[in-house]
Parts: sequence; structure tokens; C-alpha cells
Amino acid sequence: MARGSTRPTSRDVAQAAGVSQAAVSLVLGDKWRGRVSEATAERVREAARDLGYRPNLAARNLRLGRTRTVLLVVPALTTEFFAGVYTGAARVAAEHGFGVVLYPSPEGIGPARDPFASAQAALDGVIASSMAADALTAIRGEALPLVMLDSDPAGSLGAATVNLDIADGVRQVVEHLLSLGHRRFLHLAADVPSWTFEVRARELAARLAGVPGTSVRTARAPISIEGAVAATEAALSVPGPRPTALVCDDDKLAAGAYKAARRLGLRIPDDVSVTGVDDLALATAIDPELTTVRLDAELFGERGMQALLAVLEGRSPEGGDIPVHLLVRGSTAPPA
Amino acid sequence: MARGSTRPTSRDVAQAAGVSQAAVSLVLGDKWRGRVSEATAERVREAARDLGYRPNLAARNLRLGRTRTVLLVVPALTTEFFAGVYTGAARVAAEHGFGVVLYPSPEGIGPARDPFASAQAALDGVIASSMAADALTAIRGEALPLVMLDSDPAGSLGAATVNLDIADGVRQVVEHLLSLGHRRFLHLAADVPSWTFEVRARELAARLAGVPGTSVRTARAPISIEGAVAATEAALSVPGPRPTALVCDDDKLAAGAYKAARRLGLRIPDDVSVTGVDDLALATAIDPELTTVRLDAELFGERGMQALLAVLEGRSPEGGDIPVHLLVRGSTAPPA
DNA sequence: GAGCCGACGTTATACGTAAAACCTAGGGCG
DNA sequence: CGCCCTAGGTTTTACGTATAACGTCGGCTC
Repeated sequence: MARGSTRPTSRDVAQAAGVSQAAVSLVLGDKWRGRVSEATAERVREAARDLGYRPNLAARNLRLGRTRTVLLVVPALTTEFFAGVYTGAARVAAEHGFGVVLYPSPEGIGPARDPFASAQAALDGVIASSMAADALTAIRGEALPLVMLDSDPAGSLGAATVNLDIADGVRQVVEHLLSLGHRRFLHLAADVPSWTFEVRARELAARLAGVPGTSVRTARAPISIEGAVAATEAALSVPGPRPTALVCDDDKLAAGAYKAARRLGLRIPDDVSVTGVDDLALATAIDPELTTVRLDAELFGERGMQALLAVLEGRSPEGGDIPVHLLVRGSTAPPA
Repeated sequence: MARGSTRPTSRDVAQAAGVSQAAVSLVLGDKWRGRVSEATAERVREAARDLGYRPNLAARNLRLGRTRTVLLVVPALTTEFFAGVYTGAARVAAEHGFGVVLYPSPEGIGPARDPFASAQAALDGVIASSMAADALTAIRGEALPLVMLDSDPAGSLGAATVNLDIADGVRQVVEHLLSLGHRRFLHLAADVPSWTFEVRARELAARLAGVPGTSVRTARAPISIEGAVAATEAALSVPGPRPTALVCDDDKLAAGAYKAARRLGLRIPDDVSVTGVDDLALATAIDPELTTVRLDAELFGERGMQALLAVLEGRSPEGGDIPVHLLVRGSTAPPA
């Protein structure tokens, strides 16, 4: 307790243990083998414990020129998907002595929309979802080591990318629905500018292009239940033969589609089949349970963090998309 | 570009502008009125812009002894409720030049379960949900300015608290159900050690204690759909007169109750009425839409941050619980 | 017995910033 | 004319840490 109520510093510990500040740093930094005697080391550790010493991170970060902290930039946290990504990333980070700070892309937070103004912390690197579009330009401006999640590998100039194999997910959905006998599709597309949604639209069109007698229309909605209800209701009300299969970019959109179908007096899956993507809790809460593409959010986060660690260590991150798989539930059946 | 590829420092800017480092600090810190001429100031700003200078936050934090960063500790981010809390807190923080770092309480992240190991950043204060129980002891050990969310005002030794008026929410639920004619209640309680859930149980019992002919049973479940299904199915299967009203601590639990009811062949609201708390997106996704107590998550976050700012400035935070209100939807009706 | 080496430390320095203390003209004022 | 004041800076210092560079002393080798 050098003076009053301020936090104890390594110098205070040194004084209490009767050694120099350098010795404290060596002992507590676990670099003392052959430099400090075991007895002295123990005295230092005891003094640190007694004083409740915690190193000043700002000072350490300044000294080392690195923070062992990375920023995870995600879109607004309105589903548990990115919670899973965080969990996976944080787990891998913790194993390597890193911390992860979360930045949910702003929805009217401050004028600057600048992740780095919010997370004042000094950072070693960034993992960013391509869905957090607003934040991306600020991120590039920082010139920090960067890993993009679900981003166009060709378009992400230099930045490493980790992607879900969503194209394969679409393939599984299409094959499932085709094998049930569906031919007229409605694509309920997320109205969000992200590569992953572009892939879904492109892949769906490509898969159906080869199959005679099929057709696909597109409706767009923001990722929210209300938005999906309106878009779906409109799309299902146009004249002509009604689509029998509704392929949604996301479980939330699918939930909206359920409500729209109910309003129109259509039954699921008898009158129309519905599929989603994500496998949120929502997917099994609604009735019938939703056939959806399960994404392993935690693995996604783990791989993202591993890629960033690789970049930080000058290694090149391992490639390979993350597999996804279709869960067939009650919302899909042969058309009437 | 003093040497190579490292980030430019204020000294680099000074050299480029032909002034001293101190002048740069004054100009960029907006403290130059009457100390530096407008022309020089402009030269400095231009040099900073050209070099892409961003101050080193570790150094600034060390120098100032404060970080203008606070930690928001929440339970695992599996609903959008805490996303709203974050948004509100971050908005108020941004208005005061603060940043908010999110720490979702761990679910197997690292051995230490220490929020401060994860958020390596140096912190000025903490806002913590009482639901993030695992993290609380570590937080108290840090002796940082602390605001607790939904925590017992009497039991939070010294720490400021900001609470939702959940007791009033329970009152509204009970009055609504009583007025519909319900007398036999089942309380589906969240199996989470938090003051807010204790209040719900206590208030429910207290409100019914005064009404003759009423009874209430309790079932406990973790906050997840599957857990709620099992608990509800068991509770509704015991012999004797079946409860007609199911009061759930949370919308997710209510969603589980829906599924349990369906499995037992019970219709909502004809055979059993159900209420929740939160008003998640889930509440309007399920059919019928859920009667629930709406919590204003963003306001909750705003008030939490305001309270923390008050503590940091030595003011005493303003009291008063945050009002909540019941949204009556299709899941409640008179008993058969 | 000179030289060297290992064990056990200490002293000194740098990281980049903010700001206190200090310097220097030139002009106004008595 | 001597003095102070103000504008417009500069020099210096401190924040707390990690670590490179430097001592010192006893014992061992040759």
C-alpha cells in the first residue's frame, strides 16, 4: 500500500517482497528459471497475493506492443447464431491466452459507426462477419490483421476468409425438395448485402436450371418476422400457379412465412413446404418443426479464431469450407 | 513514416508537421486554444490525416489512468434481450465518449471463467446482469465501479442496482388471468439463480394468497425449449385437476410449454392459457401469439449505463424501477 | 592463483501519450 | 526604460511494465 487507495503496482509488490521491480516482473511473467531463487520467487508471489496485485494491462500492452485481444464484429445480435460464433472464437482464443471483444454492428449507435471508437481497447486483430457491412470500411482503414467470415474469397483483397459451405446446404435443400416432387419454388431472400446470400440465390438458380419443368420466383425481406410476413403474403398472392416450396434464407424468415401462410389459409406442409437456414431455437418452437440447414456456429467461430491466430503468427490459415447439413423435419412434404 | 511499416506515432506526425510532439497532442486533444496558432493546428491536423495517424490507445490509457471502456457482463447471448441491453448501453456510452465491451458469461470458455482474462482491456467499470452468476465473484474481486442489473437492492452490498419492475409485471399477469376466470395456476419457473426469478415466484404467490379458491404449483426448467417441454409435460401429467393457466418466467419457456401442450393434446388457449416474459421475436412467431410481459431491453441498458456514469462521476445514480407492461395476445382466454 | 562461469539479482531503458513546467519574443503600460 | 503579459510554442516528465544490459560473488578448472 504505497500510497492510499490506488491499485498496487509491480513496484509495490517489489517493495513488499524486498526485491526489485524487475524481479517481480520476471517471477510473475514466469521467466525466472535460473534467474531468481525459488525462495525469492515464492516471496514475490506471496506479496503479490497479499496486495491483490493485478498487472496494469494498459502498461503491459504499451510495453509489448500487442494486446492479445481481438475484435469480433458481428451484425446486430438478434439471433443466437453469432452467440455461438462468439463462444467458439472465445474458446480457441482462451486456449492461446487471447481475449475476444464483441462488437455488434451498430443500429444507431453513435454517429461514427466506428467499431474502434466503441471498443477503445487496443487490438491485435479483427474477425468480421460480412453481414456487418456498415462497419467494414472502418475496419479496412485500420489495416489490422483481418479474417472475414462468410465473405467472397475472391473479393476480400488479401484478407483471410472462413466460410460455411452454404452452397452445399442449398444443394441439399434443392435435392430434398426435388425428390419430394416439388417443381415451383419461391425463394424468400434476405435483403442484406452479404456474399453468403448472393451465393444462396446463385446456387438455387443454378441447381434448378438443370431440371426441366422447374421455376423459381424471388421475394426479398429484411431478416425479421414482420418483414417476412409481408413479403411472403405478397408473393403468394400473385395470380398464377402457386409455388409449393418456399426456400427461406434464414429461420426467422421462415417463421414469418409460417405466419403469412396461416393468414392466407394455407397449411404447412400440406399446401406449401418451407425450409430455413440456421437451426435456431425458433426452428423447433414453431409448428410444424422447421426443415432447415444446420450451421455449426461454434465451429465457425473456432475456425475464424484459428485463422486469425495463423495470420498473427505469419502462418497461412488452413482452407476448406465448413460443412453444413440439412435437418429434415415436419415442414416439408410432397406437394398436394 | 519514421521507420518502415509500424503505425505512425504522434512523434511522426510532429516531425511531418515540423512541430513538437507536445503540440500534436495539444492540437489533436483539442486543448490548443491560446497555445497553438490556427495555422499550425491546421498543419498538424493535415499531417495526421496524411499519415493516417490513430493514437495508441494503450499508451493513452496508461497515461490517463482510465480507459473510457466499461464491461457489460451478460449471461450467454441466446436471446435478443441482452442484445437490446447492449444497444441501449452502447448508445448512452457513445454519447459520453465511452465504449462498451461485451462479456457473455462463459459456457465452458477457459478454465478460469474470469471476465477480466477475456476482456484483457483495462476497464473503468462494470455493468453486470445478476443472471451471469458465474462471473460475479470475479467481478467483486476486481473492486471496480459496479452496476448490477436485476439484482437485490438490499443484497448488493454497496453496488448500484438498476431493476425492471418485474413485480408489477407479475401483478399485471395475475390480474389478467384472474379476470379471465382462472383459478388453478402452474408456474413454470426458470431454474436460474437470479434475484429477478425469485421476485417472480414470490410475487405470484403473494398475489394469489389473497384470492380464495386459487392454487399454484411450480415446475422448474432451465431456460431452453427442450427443458421446458420436459418439465411442463411432467407437471401437466400429474393426477388431479389440471391447471388452466401456465405462467412462464420467460418466452422461451412458454415456447416449450406450447410444445408440451401439443404433445398432450391440449389446445392453447382453449384448454390452457399461457403467458411469458420478454416479448422476444419468438413470442409472435408461435401460434397463437403469446401473451407476455414486454421488457424494454434498450431502456434497461441505457439506465444501466447512466447509473454507471453517475457512479464514475461520484454522483449517486437515480433510482426508480423501469416499468413493464403486459401485451395481451392470443394465448390467454377464459378457461373452458 | 588466474580465469571463467553460473546463480541471483539489480539498474536502466523504452513503449506512446498527456500535460505540467518552462522558454522566448514582441507589445503594452506605467 | 524596465516590466509584465500573452501568444505560441518546446522540453521534460510520468504512467507501469518487460526485458536488455550490467554487476557480483563463490566455486571450479587448469
